Amino acid sequence: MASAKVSILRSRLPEKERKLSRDTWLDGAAAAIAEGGFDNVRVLTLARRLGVTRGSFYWHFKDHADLVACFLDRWRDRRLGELAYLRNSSEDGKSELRRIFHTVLSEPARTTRQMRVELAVRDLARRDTHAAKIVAEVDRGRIEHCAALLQESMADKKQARDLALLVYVATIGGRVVLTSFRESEAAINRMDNLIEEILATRRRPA
Amino acid sequence: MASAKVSILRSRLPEKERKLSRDTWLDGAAAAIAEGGFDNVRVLTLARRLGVTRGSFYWHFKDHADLVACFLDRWRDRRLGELAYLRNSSEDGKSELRRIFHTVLSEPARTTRQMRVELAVRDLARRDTHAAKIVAEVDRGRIEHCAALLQESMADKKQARDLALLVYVATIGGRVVLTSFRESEAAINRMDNLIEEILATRRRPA
DNA sequence: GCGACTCCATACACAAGTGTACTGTGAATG
DNA sequence: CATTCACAGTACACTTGTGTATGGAGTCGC
Repeated sequence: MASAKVSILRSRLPEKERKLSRDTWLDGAAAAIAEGGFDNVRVLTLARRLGVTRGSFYWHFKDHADLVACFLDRWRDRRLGELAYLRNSSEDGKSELRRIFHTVLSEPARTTRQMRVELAVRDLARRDTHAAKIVAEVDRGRIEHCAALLQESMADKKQARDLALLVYVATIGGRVVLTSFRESEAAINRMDNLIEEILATRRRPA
Repeated sequence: MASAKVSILRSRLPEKERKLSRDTWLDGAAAAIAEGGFDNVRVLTLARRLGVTRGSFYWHFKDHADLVACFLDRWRDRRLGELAYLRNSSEDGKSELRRIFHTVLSEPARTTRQMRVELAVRDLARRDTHAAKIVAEVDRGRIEHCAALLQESMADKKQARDLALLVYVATIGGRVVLTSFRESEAAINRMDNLIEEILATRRRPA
């Protein structure tokens, strides 16, 4: 929306990374959000973390709400973007599903921060209209993608869609619940296997 | 102005309703949490909402952290308490499971606030140690209860436990995801049916 | 009818954060 | 080289919030 202006002016800062960009602030916001949710995003704190004053911030963004809105937009674009990337890397549905689950459910270290951000966004969506809309878009995309994969190997198309919803919801719920659960590792694996098994029993050539 | 009027009115009421109790403050906190999460719990705001000043608060509680801790303790006691109540009302596992799902998954109006509080607690648990411990206790209790129900009608006890975890996780995930989803009603019902169906295919006399 | 106790109000000191108007600087461009 | 302009620093006014110290109005026991 208001970010079109920057992309034109950005031709001025080619090599020197000395100056902060809009994305630098958004990355800082991401870190703050991962730590303590959206209420932890303070302009003053971000500035300190980046080693500058708020003068920089109010050049790049209109105000605090603008930062949040831009962050949400970027988040949606990235989530939808990685979906499109998956769609292009053509595998058969079964192995791709397995790979996705392994990535989303298990991989701990690198995914952790992204998952914390995602859960924070979902939390914000419960009280913010814009965030709710964004989350709905991402959910819709992911569920449809998952449904398409399942429908490759299932006769009943409608049931495949329901199953996709169940799998997606269980995946998200797994991250919400098993964060505080100390038996997470093992439990996640058992759940993973169980889901695959359920899918297997329902798989019929289309 | 308005609050002074309320205060005067309140002083005319019989003593039992005039004086605020610890629980009154905790109920106010619950409302604030349901609206905007734990970061929305401000002593000043709560006092205004209750028509008193912060003088009352600091008589009932040591400080802001004390309020949060007390709220979490009460929340755990109530969640564990309703579990114990379910355990006593003896039905067969199948009908109880159906009833629980219908209550947790579907009932919209009265449950909404409680669900928002629960999700807020889970959100806090990601950055607060005490909250994480409380959530873990409640999760453990609920999953074990669900597992016990399933084990009544399933031969494979270990698989029953995994299935219980899956069902629980899908339930929580359903509330997290389908809040912003506008097709929630129908989707929840279809998922509900699907879960029941999956359970049915795995049910064998113990 | 007088302490003593409970519960809330008032007032103060302090911290952290927002937004804005203005100033300063360094580098690329002309 | 001087200018311009992207970018950051500074200073100010304002808001909201916390915690504490203290006073004061009802109420109960004796």
